[in-house]
Amino acid sequence: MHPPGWKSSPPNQLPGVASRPRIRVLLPLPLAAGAYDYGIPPGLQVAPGDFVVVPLGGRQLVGVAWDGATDAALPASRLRDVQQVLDAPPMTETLRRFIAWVAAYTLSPPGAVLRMAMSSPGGLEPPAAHAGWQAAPGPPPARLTPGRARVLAALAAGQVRAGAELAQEAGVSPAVLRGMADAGLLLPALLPRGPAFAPPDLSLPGPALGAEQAAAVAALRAQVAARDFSVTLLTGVTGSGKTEVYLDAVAECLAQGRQALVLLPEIALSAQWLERFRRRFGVDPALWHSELGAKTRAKTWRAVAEGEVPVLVGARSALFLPFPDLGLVVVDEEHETAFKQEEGVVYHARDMAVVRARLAQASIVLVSATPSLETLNNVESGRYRHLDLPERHGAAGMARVQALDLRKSPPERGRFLAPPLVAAIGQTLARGEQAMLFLNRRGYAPLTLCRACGHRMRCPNCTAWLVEHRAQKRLQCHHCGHAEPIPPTCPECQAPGTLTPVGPGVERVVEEATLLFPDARRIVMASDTIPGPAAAAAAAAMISDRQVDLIIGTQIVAKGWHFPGLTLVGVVDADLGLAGGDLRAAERTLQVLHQVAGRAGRAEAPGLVLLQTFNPDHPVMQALVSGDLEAFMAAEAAGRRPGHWPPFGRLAALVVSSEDEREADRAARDLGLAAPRAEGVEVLGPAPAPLALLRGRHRRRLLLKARKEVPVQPLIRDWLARVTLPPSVRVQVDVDPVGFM
DNA sequence: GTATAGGGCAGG
DNA sequence: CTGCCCTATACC
Repeated sequence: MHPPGWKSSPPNQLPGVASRPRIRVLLPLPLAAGAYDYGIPPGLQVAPGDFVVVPLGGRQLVGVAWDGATDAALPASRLRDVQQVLDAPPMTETLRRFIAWVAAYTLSPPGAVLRMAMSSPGGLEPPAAHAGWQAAPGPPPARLTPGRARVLAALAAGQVRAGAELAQEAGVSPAVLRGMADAGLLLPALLPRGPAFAPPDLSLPGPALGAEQAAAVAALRAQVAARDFSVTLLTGVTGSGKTEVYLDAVAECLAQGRQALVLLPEIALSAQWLERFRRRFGVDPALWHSELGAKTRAKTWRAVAEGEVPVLVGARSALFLPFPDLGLVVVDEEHETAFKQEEGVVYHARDMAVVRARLAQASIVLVSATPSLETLNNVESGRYRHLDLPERHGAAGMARVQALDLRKSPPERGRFLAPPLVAAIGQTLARGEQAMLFLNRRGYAPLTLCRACGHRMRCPNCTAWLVEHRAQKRLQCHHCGHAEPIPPTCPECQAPGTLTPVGPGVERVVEEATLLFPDARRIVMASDTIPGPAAAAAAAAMISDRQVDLIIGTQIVAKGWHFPGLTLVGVVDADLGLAGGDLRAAERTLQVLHQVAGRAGRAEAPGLVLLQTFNPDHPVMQALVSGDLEAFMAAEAAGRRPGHWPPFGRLAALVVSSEDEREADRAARDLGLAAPRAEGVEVLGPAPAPLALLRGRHRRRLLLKARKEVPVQPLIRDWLARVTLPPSVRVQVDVDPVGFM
């Protein structure tokens, strides 16, 4: 309640008094406007990079004092004050510039990118110091009980030790310590914090390397020692020693006193990678992935910010950690699509890693046996260096790959393993060796249909068939999580018992293998049977220890596992990834199949890979059989170059979605009508997005295709600004889309 | 992201 | 007319 005639008078700007200094603060929220201005109260020092507490509406938030000029047009009456500067290492200018760069490139609000860099709220709290005990200064009293004497003897002058440990060593109960404190013999003190992560041992000898490996190591070490930005592609087949070579570059980075970051596509499943790291450096690296608990997360984030983490291995989100002086970034399996984040801020971690390295004046190494066409093109144009490792002497060569023509030797009716593959598995098992079956499809059957009326069981929320999961007796959607029990009658024609599974999923292959090889010990590796790192490590150990004869799995068996006893890999459906109009379908299929093939025959025994296919003449199969991947990639490049498809041009996808189908259509059409018209720019669509219905939202897609030299971000920004869409319509922008989402 | 204001609709 | 819920909007 205000008296009549009350007029707002801004407290911060009394007449004749200079207005309070201001600073921009970026908040970890998707605010389109970017940073907000705040006043700096007298006596508070705030500089860009500081983590600050500010009011926003009715709550308090932690943000980062940002760079750039404040908005002079914002009246002082709307300005509120920075409340506090947190006791945490300020965000470096490099990271601030990186966040701004990623936001601009992906057309995301900068605050949304900042949120990824502040993904551990606990990291901003100073780590809790643990209480310990210290001997009181001065000479100890002449008369002491033996227990008390042992306690004092265990404490060097000025030394602080934890109570539990001290009591145990002195052989007294913790109560004795309490009593000594009361008697003034012990003083409470804070324990010194040791380094959060043990420093890697750089004195351990590197692995024995062949001449080429040694040359690659020398080249990489020189790059890292130059302390400047450089990009190197490191290639080589499975077993050529890529990991050993880049770990040596990590050693050089650490010797330089800078930090190293290794990005892996699926860190949670890389138990064997960690084992190799341990062998090289004698310690575990710091880890960063989505399954970390809040406590470890906070501890790791803080330690990174304080420069106490020399090496960190992580998934793509590790790219936004606050390394004070990053000297080397390694992106292992750089071709992997898992590096692409498809939700929220849509970014490709491999590409952004190059940017971060550039801003940090660091070296970056992209590693792959089957590099992406993007990266190969950058090598070709001279932007990236290239080191190729030949096969090592003594290592078994790449497995022999054969296409198995399913038209000539089809499986029995209702079966999915062709007779030649069944025979090969039998022979392999008879020799006491291990075999692997790969099918990149979870569940029992990808489609359930009614034999009476032809009705197909589909997801109510997505354009997708429901996948039968026999163990749970349910039909599941792999896109939205919808699940329902398998109905006893057809929901369409009510006929009882007519619903039939069609096609194989990994569970169905297991069923068939069980029938064919009842005595073989089997393990199933799929995301539903291997829920986390511990399960993955256990499975890998069982396979290595030969407790398993037959490995049946999805995508995750393709990861860089090393199973010495594995000599046969059967690819149940090599054509699987080729369907659909995806630009990169062939390239991706080649990469996945090559990687699976790399699991076979790494020890003394030669390996065999059988690809079940209806298209043995397809260039992907031909490339795998001949082993000439370079020719395939050259042909792929030749196919994309004339049409200016990536990497010879730019692509951006705009996905319009709404719960209302007509609204989605209207919005997509309106966007299409407002499409930019410029030299070297073309807009394709709107068309139904590949998943036209996803989680209950109808989706339409427009593709902007531009010549390489056209900056697409301003075009898209202006484009979106020209169109007003109802708030229930969402537009997701994906610059450089890779998948078909 | 979350708090809040305002509009629309069901219930009294 | 009131209460409640939902959505659009501001947040510096």
